[in-house]
Amino acid sequence: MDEVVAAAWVLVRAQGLAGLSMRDLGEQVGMRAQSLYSYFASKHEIYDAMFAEGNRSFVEAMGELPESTGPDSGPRGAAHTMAHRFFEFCTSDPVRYQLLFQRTIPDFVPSERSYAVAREAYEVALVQLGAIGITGPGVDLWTAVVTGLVDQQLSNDPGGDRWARLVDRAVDMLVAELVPHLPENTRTRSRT
Amino acid sequence: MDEVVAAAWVLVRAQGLAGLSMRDLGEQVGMRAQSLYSYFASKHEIYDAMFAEGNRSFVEAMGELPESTGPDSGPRGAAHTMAHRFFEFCTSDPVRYQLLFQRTIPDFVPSERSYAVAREAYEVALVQLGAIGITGPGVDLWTAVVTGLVDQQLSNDPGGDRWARLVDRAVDMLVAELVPHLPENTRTRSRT
DNA sequence: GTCTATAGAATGATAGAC
DNA sequence: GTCTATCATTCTATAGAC
Repeated sequence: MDEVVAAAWVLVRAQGLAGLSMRDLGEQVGMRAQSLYSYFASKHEIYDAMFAEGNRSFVEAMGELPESTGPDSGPRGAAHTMAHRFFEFCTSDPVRYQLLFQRTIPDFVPSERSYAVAREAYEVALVQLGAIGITGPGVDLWTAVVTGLVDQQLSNDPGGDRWARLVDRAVDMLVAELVPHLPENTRTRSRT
Repeated sequence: MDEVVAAAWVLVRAQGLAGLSMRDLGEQVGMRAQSLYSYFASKHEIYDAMFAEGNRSFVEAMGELPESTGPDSGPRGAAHTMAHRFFEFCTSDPVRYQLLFQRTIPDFVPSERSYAVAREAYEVALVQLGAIGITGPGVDLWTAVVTGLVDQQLSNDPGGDRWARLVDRAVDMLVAELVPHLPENTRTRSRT
């Protein structure tokens, strides 16, 4: 069960999300494709299990917001931490990113059970952004910028760091735009 | 020939980019699937023709940079014009956006001939951004933010305007960050 | 639970008549 | 250039023996 899902991740990372076939998956776990139907009623149920697992990993990766860490405490430091965690989570596993955040598998709709996990993941991000002082449309601007960086990195420089290097600059720009009443001392240090 | 490509766009908008089949395409133009091979040696050649055509449309859509238009002349006005043209170009035809800017068709690699058109399109954008004063890594930050807005709009609010409404704000933010020595009078008017 | 056998439906592409 | 015929492949999924 878990072994099948784990094997599915392996295959999907090698052959692409849409390239997953029951034959290959069976072979990967040492059985016939047909035997997999003892565990999953359909291929979509396997995607669904991966979708839920990916979202659980997301919650884990985003962790707790650091209350105060060194010279970069306060909203700005937390914003950098969030952005880097998200960027790393996405670029470290492009196929997972594709499954969680892009609509790319035809006719795949998450089950209610899995979708609840996705909502919980979104909720975690919302709360963390709220703690920084980012709310409302600011959240949408934040997600657009951060996922935009991820997308460009994955599409146009896979394995490189052409857009990774811009994350800090983008976050500073976002914080300046979105976080109200920023005390002076949180803007002293500038990352490069 | 052109009629086949036009029919392919129709099908692809209805069934998704990957859902294009030679049988359906033949039917759409009133022939058998096999007859299409008189015009195109393979299905990939059809995608390739679409890819080239899409990039030509891109160049056309981006047009000439307005030298000076009304109260919003100067770099900032030009930046808004560029961003809105791009956003409109992408969201008005999501499948075309997918074909041009995302890697989504397995094993499809543009021919050298088509890729040259894509390079030309990128060159047009580069020159326009350069005229605004955006160069180097600033270009990458620009593309990340603008495509990020497009992606979020298409994925999470198709047909709506939740991210479209943020384009002006994002552009102002980018201009402030990326365009050097901005004269005061170009920042007077703020769009909403 | 796993197997064999097989249904059933797509698909891209080729050969050759007309 | 368009057709018929057909190949060859791939895939998900079901039935039923063991």
